[in-house]
Amino acid sequence: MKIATWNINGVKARIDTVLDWLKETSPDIACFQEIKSVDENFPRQAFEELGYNVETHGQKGFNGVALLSKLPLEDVQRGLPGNDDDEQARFIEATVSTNNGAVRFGCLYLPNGNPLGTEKFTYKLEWMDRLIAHAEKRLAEETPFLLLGDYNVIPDPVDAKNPENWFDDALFQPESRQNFRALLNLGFTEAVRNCTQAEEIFTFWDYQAGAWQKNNGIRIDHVLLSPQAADLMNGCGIDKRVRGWDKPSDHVPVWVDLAA
DNA sequence: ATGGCTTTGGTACAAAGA
Repeated sequence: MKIATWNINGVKARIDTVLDWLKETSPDIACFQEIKSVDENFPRQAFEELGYNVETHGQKGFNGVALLSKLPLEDVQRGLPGNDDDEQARFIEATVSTNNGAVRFGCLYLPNGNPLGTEKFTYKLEWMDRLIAHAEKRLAEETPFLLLGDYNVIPDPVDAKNPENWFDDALFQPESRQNFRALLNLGFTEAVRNCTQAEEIFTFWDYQAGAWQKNNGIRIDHVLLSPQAADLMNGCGIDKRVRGWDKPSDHVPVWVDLAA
């Protein structure tokens, strides 16, 4: 079973690109971030025609996450628990029942946090605290569980072409990286670093200043697996070529293959 | 470079993104 995550940067602008990618790669599950659409306007029919069940958690203008799955999506939960005042649509979670048992997965769009010194950075760290608390509960269930999405965190210097350019950025702050490590240290396996030792593995290239042409990228989209999910992992990959397509998102898909 | 592009909302630019 192939399960992928992709920040598509607007479903309305990206629909043709996303459909091309689905037809070409045929993931069993796809987690999308930044759909930038309310639920009513999400083009669910186009995805249903490709055989996907669709669940969304959107809002007007920005943010928003969506789940596509060839298997039925069960026990869908919208929103990250822990703060009833948080109105930003950044988390959706569901379960699929496979021949090899149930797999639960969360699709997340972690706050960017820029600029530093504002409530946006505080919100990022608070959101990460809530993600850690939620993940701790899920891990206690000791079942296959994945957290996939745009984490907006550059974990280590090797995850940026030019790490020095990110010293004053929320994505590479010590607090952001520390919270990401705290999440990992609960017991998750981070897919890509466990599938390859290669350097210059990125998932985002800015639209500006020829970042793609210079391979001036960062690795901020991640797949985390519970021990029970990691035991099922057969492989992983990054669909880098998609960044070179017409009308690309600034992010590319990241996927894992599970024996489920 | 103060985001150098891109998307959205709404129909002129402002906000947001990373």
